[in-house]
Amino acid sequence: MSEENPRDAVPSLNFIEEIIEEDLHKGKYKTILTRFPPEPNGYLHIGHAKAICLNFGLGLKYGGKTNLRFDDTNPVTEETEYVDSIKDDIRWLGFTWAEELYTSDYFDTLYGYAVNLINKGLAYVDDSTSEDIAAMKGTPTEPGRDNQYRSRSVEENLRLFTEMKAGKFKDGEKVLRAKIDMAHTNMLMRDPILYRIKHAHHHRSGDKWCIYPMYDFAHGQSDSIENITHSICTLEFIPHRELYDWLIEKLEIFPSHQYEFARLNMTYTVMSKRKLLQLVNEGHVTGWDDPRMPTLSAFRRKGYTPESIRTFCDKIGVAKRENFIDLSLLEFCLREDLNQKALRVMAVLDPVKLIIDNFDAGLTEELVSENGPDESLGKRTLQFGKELWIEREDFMEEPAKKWFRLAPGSMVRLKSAYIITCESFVKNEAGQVTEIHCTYIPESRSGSDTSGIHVKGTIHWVSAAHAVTAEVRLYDRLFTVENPLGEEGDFKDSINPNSLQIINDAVVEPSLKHALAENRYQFIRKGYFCLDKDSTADKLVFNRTVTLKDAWAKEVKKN
RNA sequence: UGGGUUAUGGUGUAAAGGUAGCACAACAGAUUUUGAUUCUGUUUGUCUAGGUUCGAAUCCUAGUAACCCAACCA
Repeated sequence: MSEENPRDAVPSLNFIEEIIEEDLHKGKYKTILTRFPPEPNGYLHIGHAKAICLNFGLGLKYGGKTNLRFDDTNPVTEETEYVDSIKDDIRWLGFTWAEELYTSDYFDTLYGYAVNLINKGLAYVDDSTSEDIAAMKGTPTEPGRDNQYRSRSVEENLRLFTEMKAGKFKDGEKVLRAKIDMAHTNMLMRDPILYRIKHAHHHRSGDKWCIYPMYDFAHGQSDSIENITHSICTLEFIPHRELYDWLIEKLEIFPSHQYEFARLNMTYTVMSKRKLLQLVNEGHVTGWDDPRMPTLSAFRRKGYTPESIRTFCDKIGVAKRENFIDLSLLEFCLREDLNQKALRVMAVLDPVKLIIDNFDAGLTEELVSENGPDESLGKRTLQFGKELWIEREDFMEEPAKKWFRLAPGSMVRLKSAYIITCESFVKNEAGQVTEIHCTYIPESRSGSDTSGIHVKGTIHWVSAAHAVTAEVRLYDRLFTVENPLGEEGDFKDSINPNSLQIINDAVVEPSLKHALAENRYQFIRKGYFCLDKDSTADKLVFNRTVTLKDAWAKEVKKN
């Protein structure tokens, strides 16, 4: 190729990167500062990962920085437990914040801003009930109306606001509102509430305050205090931008700018913190880190790698259009990563006994197997004997079309061991297969096969004499439908009743006795697994991270 | 019946008036001591109707659809 295709030469930018590059190019900023601003009232989910990767990624890409700022202006829903989990999740994803900040640290400054606004005649204390405020606000199609409190004097407003701060009033008795325009087409500009009274203990400021700023009078101001250049949030905040800019202008403070992108939606799950909290509180899952949840702590426990989530966030892109991402894309990113990292081991989830009739009963043969396709993963020794456990589903009494596993008379290879021929099988009264008898071909030993025989199927196995019992937890999607919110009725009606299957007596190869929590394993032919935190020295517990792609399952489905 | 935002294959996302590309998914085949991985190939798209232009996903006009806004939540 002598000529370069300009399409390949220029990597495409998302719309926020375009804005930043233009700002930098024009010299509007020398460097950028972004922020990730979670409210500590729940655990972070995969949707937050998109925002984290965006904000931190931009900081990294353009040589700027990113702050972590807890948006803690509502003491009744916020807790330190959430602060800690959020920090853990961000670190796990692999990002480092420049500064750890709290909106609550700005309460004094914010109070001063409010006084400033009152002095300018741009804010007033309103005695109305919340019902009255709502009634006077109008609707999207009808303008709101001014009330009697709107015309209070600056002096009176100052006095009342001071008294609000001093705790002279009960919750809900008074609020401070901006004086903008009750007939504005943007509902948020109809004299938005700036401060409300809440006699509540705050997780950081304790009992110092009984008035707390609203989101609109905290977020943009915090951005400004920190000199955030690009304040990135999700689409539903678009109408807030007008107010964001108005307040910055009237307060005459550093002009941060807000840009909005579309939040992540994904099939077979829900992404709202409120709904996730509901699933936790109502016991549909065991907690925020239940591996069926879309939270980062759940993905981590389930065995997802941070790299796979970052790749995913990179692949889904950033735009302003509503999106609905296939879960399969996330799983693709995961498998791609795990395929390189996972140690291959053998585990039988649904064991049935296989007896090799022509193998010495007392003998244990040691075989060497690779730990994975990449040589750097090393090798290990396997024990092989007369009696083995194999997967029940790898034997078919009456083989289906294109079946190339075990069946009466058929040959398969035992992974890393020998080729065997199925001679007979035994059933109990219930009609269940209890024993499969085979003969092995001594010359077919893995690595030194001189038999010249080629078989189509290879199956995994565990020596019965050396097997270790383990609990294995198989997870499936939490909901049975792609969009639980799109269904009639409650989203919880679509919960998958089979989202968790616990296998108590799986048998795994003995090397797994020393399984490490930080390792990823591929149970050959069954999927990727990791050690669960419930695992103990006496009892191994594994989580299935994700299945392998299964072409045979598709084949079966077709017929 | 107000204001705002967005429309490109099944799902995402590029193309800044000049070849509609990439990824996932789906399908077909090759390889395979994991029915995995890997490799090859195929199907499917510019919301609609007009207009400008040699040429329109892109510009203009008029529609249509989806989403957001009436919390003392963020």
